[in-house]
Amino acid sequence: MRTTQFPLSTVKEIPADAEIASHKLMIRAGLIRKLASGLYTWLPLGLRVLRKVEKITREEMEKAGALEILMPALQPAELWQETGRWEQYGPELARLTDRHNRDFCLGPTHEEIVTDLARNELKSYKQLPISYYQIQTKIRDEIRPRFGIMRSREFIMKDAYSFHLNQESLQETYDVMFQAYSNIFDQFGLKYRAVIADSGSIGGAISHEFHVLADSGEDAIAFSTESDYAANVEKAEAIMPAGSRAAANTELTLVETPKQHTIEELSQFFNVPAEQCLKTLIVKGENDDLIALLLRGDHDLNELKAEKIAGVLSPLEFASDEDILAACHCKPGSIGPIGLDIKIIVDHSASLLSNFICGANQDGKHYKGANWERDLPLPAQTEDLRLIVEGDACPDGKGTITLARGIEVGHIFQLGTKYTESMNASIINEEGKNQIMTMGCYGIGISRVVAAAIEQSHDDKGIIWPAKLAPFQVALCPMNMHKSERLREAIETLYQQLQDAGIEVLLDDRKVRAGFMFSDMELIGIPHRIVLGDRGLDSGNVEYRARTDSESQDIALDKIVEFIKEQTKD
RNA sequence: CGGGGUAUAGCGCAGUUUGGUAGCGCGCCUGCUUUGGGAGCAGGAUGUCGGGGGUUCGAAUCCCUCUACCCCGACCA
Repeated sequence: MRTTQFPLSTVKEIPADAEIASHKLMIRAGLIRKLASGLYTWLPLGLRVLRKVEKITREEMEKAGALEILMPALQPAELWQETGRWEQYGPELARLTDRHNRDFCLGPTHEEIVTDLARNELKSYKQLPISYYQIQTKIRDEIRPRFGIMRSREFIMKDAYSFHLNQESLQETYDVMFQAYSNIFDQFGLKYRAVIADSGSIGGAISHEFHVLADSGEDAIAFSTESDYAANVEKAEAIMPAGSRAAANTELTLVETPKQHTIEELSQFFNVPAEQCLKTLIVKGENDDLIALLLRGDHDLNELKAEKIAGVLSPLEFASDEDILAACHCKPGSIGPIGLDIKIIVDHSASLLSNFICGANQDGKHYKGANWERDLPLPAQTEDLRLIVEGDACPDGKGTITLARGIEVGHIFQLGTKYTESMNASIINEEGKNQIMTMGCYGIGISRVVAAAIEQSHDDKGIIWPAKLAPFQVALCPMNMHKSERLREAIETLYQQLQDAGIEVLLDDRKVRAGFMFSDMELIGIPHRIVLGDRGLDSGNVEYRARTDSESQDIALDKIVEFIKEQTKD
C-alpha cells in the first residue's frame, strides 16, 4: 500500500474525551472515529488490525473443530422470554418493536438463538458433540460507555457454543477451547493470563476469563507466586489464615472518639495498625432485615462474596443512615458488634483478632481492647467476605498472592443445561430416550483485543504492535523521492521485491518531510522501518530500525529483503 | 439512574464574570523558500457560538427549557 492511496488519518491533538492510552492512540493513529457515545467507525488502518485479530481467532476456532455460522443481530423477543432473560437482562438489552408492534431486541449475546438452532437441527446423540461459532456485532446498551472501543455499545465478538450429551463431553470440549484460547492469545503476541472467574449473569458453574495484562486494566487478578493459580480477585478465595487467636491481654475500655469515623482516623488516633481495628458494615437482608458484616480494618468487602451468602440481599445493598440509626442507635462511623441486636457475619480473618478496636454503637465512642468470647460472643457464622490482598496465602496452598491488573478479553463458561432445559433442547440418546443437551459457551471480545493490545504495548511516540496484529509489517520511507528519479526507481524496485516476498509494506510516497513521516510511522506502530535516500544509494545501504529499537542500523540494499524476511518470519 | 461538568471553525481552546455583533493554535487551500525527526514566510477559506423560547435598542454572554457529550458509581467481551 502507498500512503497516497491509503491515507493515514493521524492527528496531532489528543481528543478531549479520551482518557486512556489506547483510546487516545486509536484516535490519533486514525484507527477509529467516534460517531456517538460508545459507537465508532473503523477506519481502513484500524480495520486491517481488526481483521488480523479475526483471522487468528477464526483459524484457531477451526482447528478446535468449531463450525462457523452467522446469526442475526435482530432477535425475536419470544426466545428471550422462553429463558426468562427478556425480564432478567434489564435495560442493557436494546429492545425495539417492529411495524407490527412485535417485540425484538438487538442481540447482546446469542445463547437463545443458538440453542433454538440446536434444538431444531440436532436430533440424535450421534450428532454430538458439536461446536458453532460466529464473529459478529453485539449490541449492549451499556450504562456508561467509555474508554473508546474498550467499552462500547456496539462491539465485535467471537462467540462459540458447544452442545453435548453429558458433562464429560462438555469438559473435553471446554479443555480444547481453553487450549485454543491459549493458542489465540499466544499468536496475538500479548501477555495474558487465564483466570478462574465468576460466571456472572450468563450462568453456569465453571468459568475462566482470559485477561490481557495492562496496568490500566479494569479488573484485578490474583496470582500465586508459586503455582499456576490465577483468579479474578472478585472470585479469589481468602482462606482461613493458619494459627489461632492471640490471648486477650488488655481491658475492654470505652474511649471518646469525637472525630474518628474511618478506620484510617481510628488507627491514627489509637496509634495501632488498621488490622487491629474491626470494620462493621450494615447491609440489607432478604427479608427487609439488616445484617452486620465484620471485617478486619485493613480488608475490603468483596460484594460478590457477600451477596452470595444466604439471607443477604442480592444484588448487595448497603443500609441507609436511617436504618443504621434505628438498628444501632448511632451513625455510621461508630458501629460495632458489642451489644448489636441484628444478625452478624464475621470474616475469617476478623474472627482471629484479639485486643481490637471497634465501634461502641454510641456516636463518638469506640471500644479498645475488645476480645471475642470475653467481651462479646464470636458470631456463629464465619465466612469469606473480603477481597483477597497481596501477600495472602494462595487458596491452593502453594505460595502467596500477588496482584496485577488485567483487561478481560475472553471468557469461557460451562453452562450446563441452563438454556437447553428452559428451551427444551433435547436429542435422542443411545437408549432412544429424549435427553436435554449440556452446553458450553466461549467468547472473545475481538474489537476489545485491539484496544487491549495498544494498552499493553505503546510508548510516548505511539503504538507498538505485536507482529501478528500490525496493520503493515514494514514502513518504507524514501527521503525526498520527488527530487531524485534514481531514488524513485530504487524505492519502487524495493517495494515490489518486498511485496513479492509476501511482506505487507506501507510505502510513504507522500511529499512530506522526514520527521513528519517518521512520526506518523511510529504513531501507527509499524514494527519495521526502512529509510532510503540518495545518500544511501551512494553507499549501497538502507537504514533499518525496528519500532522497539532506539538506533538505526545500516543494511546493504541487496540484502535488505532477505533481512526483512528473517525479521518477519514466524 | 444518582452526583459533578462541558457544548464557540474539521481538532484543541479563549471570549461569558462586567451584553455592543467572533478570536487563537493545529489542520485545510494558494504561492515562494526549505527538505534526515511533526519547517519558515506571505496570502486565503471555514462558524445557524448545541436546539427552542424569553429579557433587551442590541445576546456567545443574562433568564427559562430541551438535547447531546464527558467524568465519578452499579454492568461486562
